[in-house]
Amino acid sequence: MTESEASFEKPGAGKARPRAAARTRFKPSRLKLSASDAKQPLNTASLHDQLVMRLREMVLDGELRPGSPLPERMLCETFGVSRTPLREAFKVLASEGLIELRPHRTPMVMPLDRDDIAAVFEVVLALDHLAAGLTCARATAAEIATLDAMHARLVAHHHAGARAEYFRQNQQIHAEIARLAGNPVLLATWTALAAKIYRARAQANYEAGRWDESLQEHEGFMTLLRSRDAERFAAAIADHTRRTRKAVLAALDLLAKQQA
Amino acid sequence: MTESEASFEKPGAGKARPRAAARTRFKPSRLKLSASDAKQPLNTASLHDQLVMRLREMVLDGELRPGSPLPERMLCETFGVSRTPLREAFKVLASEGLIELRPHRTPMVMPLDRDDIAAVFEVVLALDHLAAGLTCARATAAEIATLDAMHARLVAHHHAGARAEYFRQNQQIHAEIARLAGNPVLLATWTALAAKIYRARAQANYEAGRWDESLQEHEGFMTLLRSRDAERFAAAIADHTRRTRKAVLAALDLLAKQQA
DNA sequence: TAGAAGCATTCGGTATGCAATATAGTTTTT
DNA sequence: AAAAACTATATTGCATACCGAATGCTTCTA
Repeated sequence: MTESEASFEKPGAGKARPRAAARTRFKPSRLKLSASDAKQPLNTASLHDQLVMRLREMVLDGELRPGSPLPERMLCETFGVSRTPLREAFKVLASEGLIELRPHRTPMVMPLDRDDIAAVFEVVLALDHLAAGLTCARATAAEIATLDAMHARLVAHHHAGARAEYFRQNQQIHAEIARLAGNPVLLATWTALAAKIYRARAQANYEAGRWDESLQEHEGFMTLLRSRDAERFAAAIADHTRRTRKAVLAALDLLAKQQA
Repeated sequence: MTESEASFEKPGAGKARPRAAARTRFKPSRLKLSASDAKQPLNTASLHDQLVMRLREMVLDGELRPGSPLPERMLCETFGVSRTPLREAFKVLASEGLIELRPHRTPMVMPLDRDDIAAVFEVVLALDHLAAGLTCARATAAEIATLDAMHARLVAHHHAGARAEYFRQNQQIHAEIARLAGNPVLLATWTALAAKIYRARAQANYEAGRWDESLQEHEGFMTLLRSRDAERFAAAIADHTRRTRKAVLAALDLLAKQQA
């Protein structure tokens, strides 16, 4: 099966006698569980929750491209679900700013807007700075060791020229720094905003020099974290984010020119 | 009518022939439009959108108290709507952290958690600091004059001993400072978090001395803003928020003791 | 030929019925 | 008397049908 044709496990599937299938305009295309899935415990998340997670992932990694339409009935057929859980999922994703709902119009994936990304960066800068200071103060030695291990993997990806894995690992390191700040509200806020940046980066490639610089910056701020220099660590993280912002906005500008 | 028995204008109400009322377990209690409402243009927001705004407001101002249950059918009867728009509204409010949904259980208003409020303050501090710096740099003279006028109203409320109005005006001044930063992402993020603080303050009264201090602090930072001293203005705003945090958390602690 | 009016189609918004789940109360067993 | 098993009830999750809004196409009129 293709990625987008995910199988959604109905709560209680396989237990009671299923409802008689009604005649519909769209042929349901629910997929069978694979052998490995069948052995796992039933998925207890509601359909609506599963759809939120799946659609969010598809928007973030660019599988659903900015501006593309999301017709309800078509997606119902794709996912093998009814409109109710899909519509509920749409409402949540719209609240998160990932899709755009218009009255009596086909929903669509929220377009990428350069000014919006710039505004997001402005806020993420402040949150990165705050997180860095808190992480320096609160992370245990073991947690810093975990970050070191993640950094080592980043270096390995760089040496291997594995750009996609490097990009992902990079993101995970920053997420871990935010997590180690020990503030769930900060983490949730940061994560939501970082997701928008992640989307922008998925659309726009920036030049090769940047990822060399990026690795050096990571080396630098990891040293500062190990020595618990909170002020300089926070400043280094903020500077790193500024440089990333410059690269991402430049790449978006280039992309806009290419599409004009 | 009471506040909670809001009338929801059905899209297209008054146009086509209405659907025959189905027999239901709950007697619908839709309210008639008042004479003044009838003269206004039809409300085109969907039922679901109206419900989101109404329920959010009821949670934030304490009309729906933390921890209280939100049975679907009862609220459907209260608002005169069906379950579909209400459930969609619930999903959005859960996403905003204002209500808590549990599988196959009655939803409830998200309880107030002291640690959560403390975490929110930690983030709002950073956002206030960022907003203050940007507002100092970006606000026009006219916009600062508007803030001055709002400050004058704050002083008037204080002199009149009108505590509720003072509290509301205080909140509006801080919201305006966030708005004048000129970053919609910052404003949206700040607003969502400030709403949680607003909820906490609605539950907990803090001592009389604090609002005297608060007014003095407002006097101080307005002076710094007028003179465009960004660094000191930002520091003063952050300090003001720290003191507010101290008072709110102390009041929540006292409330917890009283309820134990 | 251009603009207006009417009609058909598509698709989103909402209402409602049925199945599933969790819990409380009752009965049976130890 | 206490624990386990069973049953009933209340309520949510989801599927489906119906209605209304918006748009595109066709026809009519000036």
